[in-house]
Amino acid sequence: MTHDAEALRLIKRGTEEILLESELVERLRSGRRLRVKAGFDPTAPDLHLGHTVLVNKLRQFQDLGHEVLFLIGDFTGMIGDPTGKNSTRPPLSRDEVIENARTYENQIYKILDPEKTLVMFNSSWMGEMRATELIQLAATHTVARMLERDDFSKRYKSGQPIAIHEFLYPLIQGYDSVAMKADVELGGTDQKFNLLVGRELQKLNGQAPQVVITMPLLEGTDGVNKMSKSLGNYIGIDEAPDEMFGKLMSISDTLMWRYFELLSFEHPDKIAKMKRSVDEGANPRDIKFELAKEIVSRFHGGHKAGNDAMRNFIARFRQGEIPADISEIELAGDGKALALPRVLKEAGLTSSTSEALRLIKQGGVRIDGEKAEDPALEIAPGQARVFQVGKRKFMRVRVR
RNA sequence: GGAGGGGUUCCCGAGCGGCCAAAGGGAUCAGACUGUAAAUCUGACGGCUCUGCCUUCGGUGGUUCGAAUCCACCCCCCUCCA
Repeated sequence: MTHDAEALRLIKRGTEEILLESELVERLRSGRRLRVKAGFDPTAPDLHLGHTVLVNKLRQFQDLGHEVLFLIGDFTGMIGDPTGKNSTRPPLSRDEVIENARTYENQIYKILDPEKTLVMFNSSWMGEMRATELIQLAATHTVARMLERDDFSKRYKSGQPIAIHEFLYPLIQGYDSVAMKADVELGGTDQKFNLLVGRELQKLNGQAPQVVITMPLLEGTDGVNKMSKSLGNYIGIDEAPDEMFGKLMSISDTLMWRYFELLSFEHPDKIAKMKRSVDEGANPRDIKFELAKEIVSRFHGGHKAGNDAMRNFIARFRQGEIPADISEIELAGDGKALALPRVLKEAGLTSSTSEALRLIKQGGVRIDGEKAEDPALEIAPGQARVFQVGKRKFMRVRVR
């Protein structure tokens, strides 16, 4: 197998679609250092496993000697990506954007090679654009074309509002590719339309159109919606090892294979083998342990981290132990006792005292491992005690 | 600018003067069962100093003993016409 053919095989793994593959082959063959673009929203600096599907692919390009252009859409962030939801986001200040960008860098360099990464902001060219230029840009596409985009047409048909400025989003994202002279752009499958606009605009500007590579969207821990912070079904790459391990263990058996496919670096043959062993009666939980270990190890410095997390997990859930590293909080009682529901609320274990009350009634609250049945229980000042709500929420609380 | 339809608790969606903190479903949370899986069953699901009280049904004001429900004005969304 030639070097290029090998490279292509590597790049293709796990992708949803490559447009056009023949163009990609051609560019790889040119021997040039390719400019590989990927855009990110400046509002959500907490990267999660869903993002890493894409970032891992970027890393592969770097390993093949290419350059990653990490675009922070600070200008488009002011518009708010209309993809999916229609909620309008508040504009970010300059400082916030810079702060978020820094957070991004801290996180992506867990995966990307900083030497081969260029961080860019689209405000640096969009901020300069004159109204006439913007209107010319808008003139390149028709409303009918815009309505081809799935989420626009859905919203249009179902009576959801679409503001005019939302149509500008794909155009600006496409124009970014022109400004950045991208050879390749990566995005989730939901970005396909926007990515293709980039191709068209590049052609209109006399550039060779970028190769578009779409990556599948990773489902969140609920197994239904795509992973996102706002849906609360995400696993952040900065999360503590035990937390990360636990969240991975809580995904369904079906979803586990999807995670293997999109997140694991294991050889596909090995994954197929694990699948077979489950079919033959192995406990899927044990296979899930392997997944959880691999991911935790990747983000927390090696195998030891993965193994430790697994040991803690078993101790906590199979043997019902209280975890070792619980955060501690002090509540000001001014020397007086506090009612239990109040303590739970103040400690952040429940969102309201009403909820706390309910949970106590339902037997979901434990103090130092003992079920708390009395809602009127007063917590006296003094020693710290461990409060537990449900299976996973713990807090060590001391009333002063 | 005109005509019509619509805005209900996280989401969908009933309610159309008191029995409404508001049916039903979804999501979520807790409990049982388990492998922190799925499925199933049970319960909860606005807040509080919790057998009671307070705030909510796009907004404001009004009618009424009493309004999510009636009236007026306003805001927003959709459809058709211009």
